Amino acid sequence: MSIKEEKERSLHFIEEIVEADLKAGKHESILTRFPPEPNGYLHIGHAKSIVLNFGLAQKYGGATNLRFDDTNPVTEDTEYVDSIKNDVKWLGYNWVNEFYASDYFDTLYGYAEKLINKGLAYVDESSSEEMAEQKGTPTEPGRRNKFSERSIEENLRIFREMRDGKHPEGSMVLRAKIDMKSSNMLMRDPIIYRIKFAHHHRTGDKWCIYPMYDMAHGQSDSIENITHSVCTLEFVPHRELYDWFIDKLEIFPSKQYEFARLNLTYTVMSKRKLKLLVEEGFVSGWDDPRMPTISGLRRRGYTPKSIRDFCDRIGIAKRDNLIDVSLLEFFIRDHLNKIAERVMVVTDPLKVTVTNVPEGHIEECIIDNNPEDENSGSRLVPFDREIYIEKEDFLEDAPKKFFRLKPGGVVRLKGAYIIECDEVIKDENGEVIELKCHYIENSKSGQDTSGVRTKGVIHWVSQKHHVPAELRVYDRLFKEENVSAYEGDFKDLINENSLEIIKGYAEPSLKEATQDKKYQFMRNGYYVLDDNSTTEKLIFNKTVGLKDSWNKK
RNA sequence: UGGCCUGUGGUGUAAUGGUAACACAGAGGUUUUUGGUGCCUUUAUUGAGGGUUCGAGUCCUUCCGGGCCAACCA
Repeated sequence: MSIKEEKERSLHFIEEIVEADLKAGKHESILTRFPPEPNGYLHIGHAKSIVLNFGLAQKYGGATNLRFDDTNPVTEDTEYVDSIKNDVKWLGYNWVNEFYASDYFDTLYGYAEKLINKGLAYVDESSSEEMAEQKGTPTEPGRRNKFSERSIEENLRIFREMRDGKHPEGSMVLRAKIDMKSSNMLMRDPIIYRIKFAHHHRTGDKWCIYPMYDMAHGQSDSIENITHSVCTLEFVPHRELYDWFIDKLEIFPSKQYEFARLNLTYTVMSKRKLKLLVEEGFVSGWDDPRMPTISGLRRRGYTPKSIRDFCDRIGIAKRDNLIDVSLLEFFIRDHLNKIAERVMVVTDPLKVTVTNVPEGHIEECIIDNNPEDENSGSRLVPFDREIYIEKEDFLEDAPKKFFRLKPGGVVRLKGAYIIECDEVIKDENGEVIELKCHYIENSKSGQDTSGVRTKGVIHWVSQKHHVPAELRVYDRLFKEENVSAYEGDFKDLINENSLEIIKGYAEPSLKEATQDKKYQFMRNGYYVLDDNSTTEKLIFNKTVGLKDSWNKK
């Protein structure tokens, strides 16, 4: 983004809050946090949150903590911790502190006793069914049970017994004593601690009671002195509770602000659904290139910059949204156009014999690596008597506006000569299997004095010198634009043709292809080497196609 | 049907009582040794009614639509 654009871009509501707070002297500097739960991989929706939180700190000279919200040991795992750290770094951000909610379990336990001592929490031995029944509904108030009348001493004693493993899982919970008649269901004496005899990825078996989200999240923010705690809209009703705890615990007043989460067309953005796609084998893993995960996008060939630019463009607001995936594609094309090396790969070969090239003769053609980048240099591509062109680049009965090869017509071979089609050879079924052409004298690219003009330029590859490659071409994972609007099982909407594997006939330079490089297969699309590619078997993932104003018609 | 959040082109996001703008998508043109890129043009918007005001997307009011909330998940 240019400086001018940055200046002109108006502030979103969270930036306005931050600026107002800074101006009012409420904080000297800001501290934000990115608080993932390590129970799945990060997706592009998280990227929006990462760019927001880290971006806010960068813009206003603050800092950002990475904090794992690991209060539920049964779903969390270090595998996820590692992937999350990796993804945040890959996106280009550095956290000042790496924290875990579990770092605060002792403090949080103390907070719970403090609430008990203030008469603001009690141990409830009701079953979850009973509690649900007593809780009421949005239109009917709930009611308290006999356990809420326990003395402070008794509550303290039993809560300590819970901590000491004296009570079985599910037998009792600690609840905050707030207001069973509140119109906010979360204020109706929410559960704040539960018993779980589960091994925690960090604290091991030290604890058998674990705090609930509302007993941990805001308190962790407060412990860390987070000034602006930014989360998504579904946490709006939690804000009242968030503030209640800070007030009753008399701790640093972090403030929560909520924005609308990202939704993208033709995909899902819920960890639960993504996990199911992985577990039921609809995709090869969390990093399957069709997944909207950060790792999937990375493997697909997306760049961190393109994702950051996308997140900047979609803005921050409070209304539900469904962003067209073509906007994401715009940003990756935009970036790749500037950095990708242009190469030639034929996917559906048609043999062309250039009859006036002597047998065995090899002519090296100099081709620019990237016309968008004058520092990208050039390479040599061998041209000889027998080459492949794309089958669709030849048409026997071509319409007037078809600029490629036709019988008797001419076309420029990219970086090489202009050829003229002399003869069409067909098999017994009438299918075109070979073309006999001749090249036009003095028409070599860069030194063309032939005076022959061609409207079309096509890519090609030497039959003898090409290297084979596997090309993985992806389509959208779902058949419907708005997956979450579908009332049935979202699996019904899965596009079973989202992966197509095709053969590629690549120019020899691709033997030296590397992971970190981006390629544009000319006139086709952007590709990147897959993680599983080897020198024996090249595998490329198609990131996104080039725009195509011909095929569309 | 309780409470909270929210309605601006096809999709997003701006406009902070004063000419409804920007990006993507769509359409057309132009340039081009990628039917890519670049450049130019263009279609299309304030949920509805009423009110306040010289003037309303913005303020008031009624209605309508969408989302969230009754997990020992986060």
